[in-house]
Amino acid sequence: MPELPEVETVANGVHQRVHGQTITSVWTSNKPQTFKSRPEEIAEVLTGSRIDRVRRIGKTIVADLIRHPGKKSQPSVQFLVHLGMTGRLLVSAPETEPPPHTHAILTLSGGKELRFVDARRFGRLSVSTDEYTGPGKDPLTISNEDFIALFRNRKTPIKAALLNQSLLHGVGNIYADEALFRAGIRPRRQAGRLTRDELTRLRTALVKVLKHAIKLGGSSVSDYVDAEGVAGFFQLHHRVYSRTGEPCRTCSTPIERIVVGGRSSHFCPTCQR
DNA sequence: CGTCCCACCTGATTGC
DNA sequence: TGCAATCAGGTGGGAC
Repeated sequence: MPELPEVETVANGVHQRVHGQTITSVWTSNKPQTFKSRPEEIAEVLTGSRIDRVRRIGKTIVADLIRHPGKKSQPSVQFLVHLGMTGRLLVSAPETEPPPHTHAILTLSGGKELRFVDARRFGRLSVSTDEYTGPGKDPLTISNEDFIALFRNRKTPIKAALLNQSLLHGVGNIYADEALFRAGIRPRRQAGRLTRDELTRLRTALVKVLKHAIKLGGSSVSDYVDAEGVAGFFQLHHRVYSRTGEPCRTCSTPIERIVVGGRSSHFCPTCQR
């Protein structure tokens, strides 16, 4: 599912429903690649911990845990959830049958369950004692100067640079295409050759499109849903993503699809230079 | 180190 | 209808 707006929607939804609750038991599936930390360690750390806060860092959902509620001087522990392509984090009633591909179930003191479901198993669960900061800069808070500096001397196409999580974390294929359209920049342009003006336009467009998408609960392309299983609506505002051959909403030129950095990229050959 | 490309998975859709 | 090929919101590792 998940780029920055979808992950933010899920993290906020989960936070609202579970913060302050204690995890009373943990079940994990037998699919080892889902667990970046050993499943036994995850169960050990989570069981008995209280969920203090759930938030987004990059594309990762981070839950701050209070390990032994009541005791003093807590070592800080975090539960990290990366949704991969098809991961879902759902708050469900225990009597609801867990869907296929459920890989973890956390039973909560409030009576609900927090479930991780992931058909393709590109998602990852882990626990960490070092404060997670993510690989790159957050596109919503980076300054314009720092944004421009990220791309200096890069030979790679701007589309690939936007997807590079060690530069900016949170941008994925949909919002990279949508931001490039709104900035009027073709996906194959060499990142290091974009002008300050173009990069300024790009950052403005990116922030705008991400914030708008967050407001609408993200984009539901095939099966993305938030913590309660509700779809997002930003897909109705896509100007280029997945619109190959359809008329540009600005100039009616058919939208083209090319492959850049191994990912499909959609653009308007008239509006984007 | 920067860049490119593939492997990792299942499921939906497309095409023959 | 059936079956094979293709594609999908992401990343991590190896090759160069």
